[in-house]
Amino acid sequence: MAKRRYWLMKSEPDVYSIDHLAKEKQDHWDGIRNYQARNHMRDMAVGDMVLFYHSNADPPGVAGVCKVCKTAYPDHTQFDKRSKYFDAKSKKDDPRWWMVDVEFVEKLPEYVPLATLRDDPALAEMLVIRKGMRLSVQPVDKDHFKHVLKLARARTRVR
DNA sequence: GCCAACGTTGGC
DNA sequence: GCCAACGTTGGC
Repeated sequence: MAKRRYWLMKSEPDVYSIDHLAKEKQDHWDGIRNYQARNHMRDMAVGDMVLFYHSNADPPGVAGVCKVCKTAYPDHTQFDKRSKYFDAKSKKDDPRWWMVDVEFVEKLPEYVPLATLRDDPALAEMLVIRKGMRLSVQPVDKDHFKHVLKLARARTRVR
């Protein structure tokens, strides 16, 4: 059994937020149209943990946690002409774009803004805080993952 | 294989 | 709304 891995996935809350996922309990993560991001999704295993990041938000930041519950399979929106994610060059017998299913784990007790991540020396190497890092699906070190959760519980911790 | 033009992401 | 940082496309 492979070791559990950790990831961060970005979503615009206006389109799909942690609250949407909380309501749906489980959903597919469609619309990834970047090869590196796709490759990361294909590397995911059931049980891998994912930081749910709100991009293009005010402020942007980590809003929750979800868990991979189905490994990569073809993203159906690439074959749907009416979808904004339609890709005429993708073939049914050789799909270009893939997606995973995730299940809701929690909405963080406290939202962790990007600026907070940036200010934390423990997260200096974390990919998401790098300037110009547009990658929408990215790996996260276990230590970084745990640290973000710690930040999210900082003020609710019993002292 | 290079690289200019163009499109997109996403913070600010 | 601006624009920097990337990724992709396509001519050569």
